[in-house]
Amino acid sequence: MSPNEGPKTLRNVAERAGVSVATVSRVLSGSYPVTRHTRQRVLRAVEELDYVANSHARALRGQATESVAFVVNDVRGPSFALVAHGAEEEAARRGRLCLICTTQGHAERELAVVRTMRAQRAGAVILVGGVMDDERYRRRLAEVARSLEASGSRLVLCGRPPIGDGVPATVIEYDNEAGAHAAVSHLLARGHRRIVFVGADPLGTTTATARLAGYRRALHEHGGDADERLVIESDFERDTAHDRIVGSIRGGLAFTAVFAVTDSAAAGALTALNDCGLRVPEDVSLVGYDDVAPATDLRPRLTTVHVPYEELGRAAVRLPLGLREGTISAADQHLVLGTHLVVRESTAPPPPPARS
Amino acid sequence: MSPNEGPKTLRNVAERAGVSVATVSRVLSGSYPVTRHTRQRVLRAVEELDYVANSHARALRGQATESVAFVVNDVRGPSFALVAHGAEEEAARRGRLCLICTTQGHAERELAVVRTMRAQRAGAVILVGGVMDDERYRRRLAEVARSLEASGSRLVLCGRPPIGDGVPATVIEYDNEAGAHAAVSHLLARGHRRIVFVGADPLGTTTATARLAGYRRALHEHGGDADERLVIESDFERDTAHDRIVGSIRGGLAFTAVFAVTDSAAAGALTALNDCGLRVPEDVSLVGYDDVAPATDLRPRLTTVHVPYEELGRAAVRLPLGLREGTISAADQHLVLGTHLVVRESTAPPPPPARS
DNA sequence: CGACGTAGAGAAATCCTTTTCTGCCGTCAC
DNA sequence: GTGACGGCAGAAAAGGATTTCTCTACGTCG
Repeated sequence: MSPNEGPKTLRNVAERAGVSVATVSRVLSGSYPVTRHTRQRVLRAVEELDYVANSHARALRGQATESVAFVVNDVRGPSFALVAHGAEEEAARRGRLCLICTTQGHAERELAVVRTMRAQRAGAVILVGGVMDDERYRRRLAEVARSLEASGSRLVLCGRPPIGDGVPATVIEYDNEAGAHAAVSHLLARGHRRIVFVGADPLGTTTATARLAGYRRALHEHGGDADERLVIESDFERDTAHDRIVGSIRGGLAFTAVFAVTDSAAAGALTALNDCGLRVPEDVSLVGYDDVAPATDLRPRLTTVHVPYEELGRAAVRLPLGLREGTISAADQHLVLGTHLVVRESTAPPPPPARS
Repeated sequence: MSPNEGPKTLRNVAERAGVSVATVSRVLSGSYPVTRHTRQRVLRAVEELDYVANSHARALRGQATESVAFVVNDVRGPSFALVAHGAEEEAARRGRLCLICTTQGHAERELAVVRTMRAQRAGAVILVGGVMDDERYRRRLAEVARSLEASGSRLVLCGRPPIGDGVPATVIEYDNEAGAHAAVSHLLARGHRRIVFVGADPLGTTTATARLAGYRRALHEHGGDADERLVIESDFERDTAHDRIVGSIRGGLAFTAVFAVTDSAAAGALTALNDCGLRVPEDVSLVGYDDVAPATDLRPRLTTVHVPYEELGRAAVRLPLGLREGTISAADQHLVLGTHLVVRESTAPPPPPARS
């Protein structure tokens, strides 16, 4: 009805209630003594004008709760979605807003995004996921961490190793290497000897490197070293893994088990095996990594390494905010969460050696 | 090295460069004439102090680009993730920040979140997903729409029907009913007659209602009406659908095809059918809805209705911002995107009638 | 040589809220 | 009856950036 032009301000409310802006502010903050009569008049004016305080002005004055910025490669990835959920949940619990940005894996864009977040005076800037383990990039990141710290913000690395001593950053990791070790040990215990690792990354993404290291350690502890022909390069995507596995089988590679670097890659591997007439787990056992959506949709359901992604997200908010509030010490800003193997139906003992 | 306490301000830069704050601002905005010499001095000071403008102060002055708020039930849902990705992409393309909030389906929390977004002066507030089709809720939402409009913001309903004429809101829908109609028509054309619909919602979620309506219309156009025993109540989740299907089969329900309200429900239905010794598609055909991650992970791969979720997200940002910029008219603030059936391997003609 | 015009830079107002700092008035005690 | 004190509310400053207004100085033209 009324031609309400633009948002209302404290002044509008004050005029309507016939008091000063200071009084309105005091009524709304609630922490100052105000006469019952005045309070009611103000509250009615607020109601009638449908007033909502401008959070930018409030932030400027230093009173608003800072937001939390969440920088992710791609929201569509199931593991990213889990981390985002955990982070958002924890942020909401504390009354913080959650900003989200995607980088599509571009380091340049990541730096640009962090700059924007610094302008926003976000309480924490959370970088999620593994990256190229590149020396130059690490140096730039260390610089970013210091910039953020100087701006009163905090850099959080989530699911990614620390960048160095003396760099002010909170780090939430999970034990990638141990998870891979457990997965491969499981296959070894069941009697497998020729175990393919699909997902070796020549570019050296931290996640892929750590999982491959776990694979190698398990084999090494078991007495043999890896046959390098069994280590197959691939990214984390299903189609790539599919094509690489098909190619390897066509090339005559012999194996009885596949350990895939991610569940997505495992999904691709499963299709590839089936395409080549191999059954899982009767002919070939299959293990994935992440324990995300595909794992229970596949048939057979996938044996995989569970990663506590939601807890990762929660910790990525809890730790830096706790540091600001003084409830969590600087020494506790590095957290390593455990992983564990979930055994489902995609693993079995190897078939007896064919005799033809 | 230097004990840089707190973030830098324009004044710090101005002092270091030996000019006024106005000059610094002008150099940074770039739209005013400044001497080459002065500009260089200012830029060097900015560089040295690692200055980043406070976006709250900028927003207060009315100069900052508004952010886009994205309110979603649960980021983990694959369709929500797709919409979020589309929206974030479009927002980033326009240099807007993306705020994200989850409501866990609570109407109360949704309203609280919208209030926060109003305080943030977000350019658009995007509500994603279907809701209970409740008259009281719709009235409150209409009120919210008007409040937002008065605050200079815009309510966007994404994947949800309009709430009424005269309510200032942008609506991005997709044709739920037509998609369901296409899916069921496909089954009918293949010769199926007894087609189960799993996912009828007694609470009347808009999405479920529309999909059920498409199911009914297809049957009706084909000459027969639905056998109400074939319409099975369930929510959108896989486990619920699984249990309901198992229960129905145990109860002696006879059918040759299942149309599930979502791909997740279809995943549950597939497991249920397999558990009962029924093969897909030889014994029973199966169709899902959404065309999200599970659809291609399942075996057989799922025939399903494709929904352009990413485009939905992009439009949810494009339309309201276009309205503000004057490039998209108020008449074009209601968009209905098409859906189409994707035929994969989960559908086949029904088996010949058993004669035992 | 003087006057006018213009470019470049500083001073100050503005955006909206919070928070001191003041000031008023009423009450209580001496 | 007067002085002191306390409670409540208004005035004003602060917070950081933008923008209008204003002023100075220089260059050019008559």
